[in-house]
Amino acid sequence: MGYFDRIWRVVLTIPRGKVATYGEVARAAGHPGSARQVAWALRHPAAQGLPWQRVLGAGGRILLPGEAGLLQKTLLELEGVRFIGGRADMGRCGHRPRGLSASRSSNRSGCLK
DNA sequence: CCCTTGACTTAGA
DNA sequence: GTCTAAGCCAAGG
Repeated sequence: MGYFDRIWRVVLTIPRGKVATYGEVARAAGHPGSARQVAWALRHPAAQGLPWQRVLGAGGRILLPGEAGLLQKTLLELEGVRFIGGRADMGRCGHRPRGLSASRSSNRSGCLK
C-alpha cells in the first residue's frame, strides 16, 4: 500500500454531506503532521473520482484558490453542507474519522436544519 | 544530495 | 478580525 493510498482511503470514508480537514485526514491516514501531503494526494492525477470537495482547511475554510474553490463550495452546499461566513459549519458537518465520539445526537448525513 | 514548492497548521502579535 | 513566522513533509528539479 502506497503512501497516498491511505489518504485516499480515508477521504473515501467521508460521508456525503460531511467534511474533514486536511489535518484530520492526515492523522486518520496514519500521517500526523502531514496535512500538506493530503493536499498533494488530492491534487495527484490518480485521485480522480474521490470526493475531494469534502476536504477543507482547518476551521472549515476553503483553501483551494480560484474557480475550483468556488466549485468546491457549490458542490458541498448541494450535498447539504452549511456554510457560515465563508466557512463550513464544522460543528454539524465535521466528519471525524478514526472513531472519536462527539455530539452524536444529530448524526444525520446532511446538515440541513 | 540540496533546494524549492505546496489545496497545511498552529501560535503570536 | 487580520497578518506573520515557524514547523511540517513528500515530490520534483
